[in-house]
Amino acid sequence: MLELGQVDKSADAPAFKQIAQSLREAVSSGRLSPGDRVPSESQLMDHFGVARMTVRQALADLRAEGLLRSEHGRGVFVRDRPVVRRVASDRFARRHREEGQAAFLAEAEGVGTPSVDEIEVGSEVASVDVREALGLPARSKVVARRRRYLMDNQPVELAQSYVPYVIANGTKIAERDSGPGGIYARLEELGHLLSEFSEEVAARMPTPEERRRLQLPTGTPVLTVRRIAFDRNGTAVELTDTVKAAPSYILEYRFPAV
Amino acid sequence: MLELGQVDKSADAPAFKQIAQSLREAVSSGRLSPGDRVPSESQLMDHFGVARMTVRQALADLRAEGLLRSEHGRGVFVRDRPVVRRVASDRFARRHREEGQAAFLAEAEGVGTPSVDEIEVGSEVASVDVREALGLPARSKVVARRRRYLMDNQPVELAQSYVPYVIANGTKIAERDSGPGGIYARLEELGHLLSEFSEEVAARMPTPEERRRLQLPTGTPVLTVRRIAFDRNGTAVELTDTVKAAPSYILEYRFPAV
DNA sequence: TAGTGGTCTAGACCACAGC
DNA sequence: CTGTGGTCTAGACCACTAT
Repeated sequence: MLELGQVDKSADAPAFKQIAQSLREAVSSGRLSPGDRVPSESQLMDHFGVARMTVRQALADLRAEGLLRSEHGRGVFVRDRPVVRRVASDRFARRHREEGQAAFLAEAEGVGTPSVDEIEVGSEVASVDVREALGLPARSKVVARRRRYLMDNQPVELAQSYVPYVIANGTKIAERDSGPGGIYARLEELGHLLSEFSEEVAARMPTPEERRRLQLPTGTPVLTVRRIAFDRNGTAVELTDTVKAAPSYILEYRFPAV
Repeated sequence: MLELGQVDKSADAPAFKQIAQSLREAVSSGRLSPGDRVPSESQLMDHFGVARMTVRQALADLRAEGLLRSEHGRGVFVRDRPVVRRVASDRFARRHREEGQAAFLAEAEGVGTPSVDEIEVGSEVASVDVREALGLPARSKVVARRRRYLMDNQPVELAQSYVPYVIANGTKIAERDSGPGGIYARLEELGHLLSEFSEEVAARMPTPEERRRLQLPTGTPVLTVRRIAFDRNGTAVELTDTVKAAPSYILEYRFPAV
C-alpha cells in the first residue's frame, strides 16, 4: 500500500494543499510512477479522513499543474511526460526545400509519422495584426492557409500562414496542395529568394477552441510562434502563426556570440 | 447591469461550463474589460439559480485559463494582459558585455527598472543533467550561481548558471558580484572567447515553489530556456537554466534562411 | 453490477477588505 | 460591521469503465 502520510489539521496550510503535497512527493520520490493509478477518491477520503470535495480540490490542483490526468470511470493517473520533439532552427534550411521537404516533414524525421488535416485555403482582407507584421497598406488582401499538424495521428500544432495577395494570387500558394517543399519553395521559385526568418516565441494557456482542436488535457499550456520570412530585399513575404501543444515541443535555436 | 444569459438545464453541457462560457463571452465582447470586477459569487448564484459550488467551479475553470483572478475579500476580476517584454536575440551581443551590461540589464533598457535578489553562489558536484549538457566527466564540480530577476520590483525570472569548476575556481565567476558585463565578460577575459550560444525553449506549468518565487497567479505557465555558451574551440563553457513568467515575455530570434 | 470520476446541492465557519 | 472569496462537510444522482 502506498505511503502518503496524514493531514495535520492544526497546520496553517489547508487540508487539500497538504494532500496535494503528499501526492506530489509520492510522484517525485518514485513511489508513484508515470502511468500509475493514484488511489481512488474514496480511498483518499478514508486515508486522510476528509470529505470528498476536499480530496477533489487537491486532485484539481494537481491536474491544473499537469501532474495528473483523470479518466472518467477508470481512475486518476500520473501523467507520463511524452517524448519531446526537438526542432532544430535549421528546420527551414534551403536544403530541405530543395529536397521537397516542408518544415514539418523535416522536423518529423525520426520522431514519428507526420500528417496534416483541417486544411483551409482562401483569400481574405488582412487583419490589422497581420497587415502590420507584413508591412501592408490598409485593406490589403492576403492568401490565408490554415491547417492542423498531427504526429502519429495525435494533433500537436495549429498553423495559419499569410502571404500578400499580390504575391500569391494565381500561384500554387493559393491552392490546397502547395506542392513539394511547401510555400517557401514556391516563394523562391517566384523570385522571392529568402534571406532571413524572425520568430517570436511566447507561452500561454489555450483557448477552449484550441484545447479542443489539439485535444489538450486541462492544465496544459501552449507555445505560440510567430514566424516572418524576409526576402533579399528585406521585404516580409510571409507570416505564420503557430500554436503548439507545449509538452510536445522543445524549440532549439543557435546564434553566434558576435 | 451585466447581461449574462441563462443556464439551459436541458442542454448537454453542464451548468458550470455554460456559466463559464457566458462569462468568457462577456469578456470577449467587451461587456467586461480587463480590470473589471465580475459579479460576486452570490450574485451569480442568484442570477443563474445554482448552488455556490457550481458557480465556483465555473470561476475555477476561468482562473485556470488565465482569464480571471481572485482577490480574497475583494472580488473576482478580469485579468489585464500585462505589457510584454520583447527580448532581442542580440541580448548577449559582445557590445553589451564591452559596455559592462549583463544580458538582463540590456533587455531591461527602456522597459523598466531591473534588479536582482536571492543571489546564491557556490560550488557543487554537477547533476547528471548539467554534466551531460556541459560534456563533463562523472563527479565533476561546477560553480553554481542562482538568482532571481525582478522588473520594477516584480519577480519575472529565476536563473541558475553553471560553469565548470576548473574554469571558474578562483575567479570573479565564483564570487557573489561577478563584475561588469557579467560572467560572459569574465569568461572572455579568461581566454574563453565565445563563438556561439544554443537555446532550448519550452513551456510548462510552474511547480508550487516556482509559483511562489515568481508570485504567479494560478493558471499562469512558465517559459523555460536552457542556454549553453560555446567558446571558439566548440567547448561548452557555461549553462544557464531560466524559468520565466510566461506573460511577461516574448522571445525573439532571427536566423538566416540558408 | 460494482467502482470510478463528474456534477450538483445546501448548508457551515473562516479570513480578508473596506467602510 | 457587511460582503467578499477560501475552505470544508455530508450527502445526492449521473455517466463511464470494467467484469
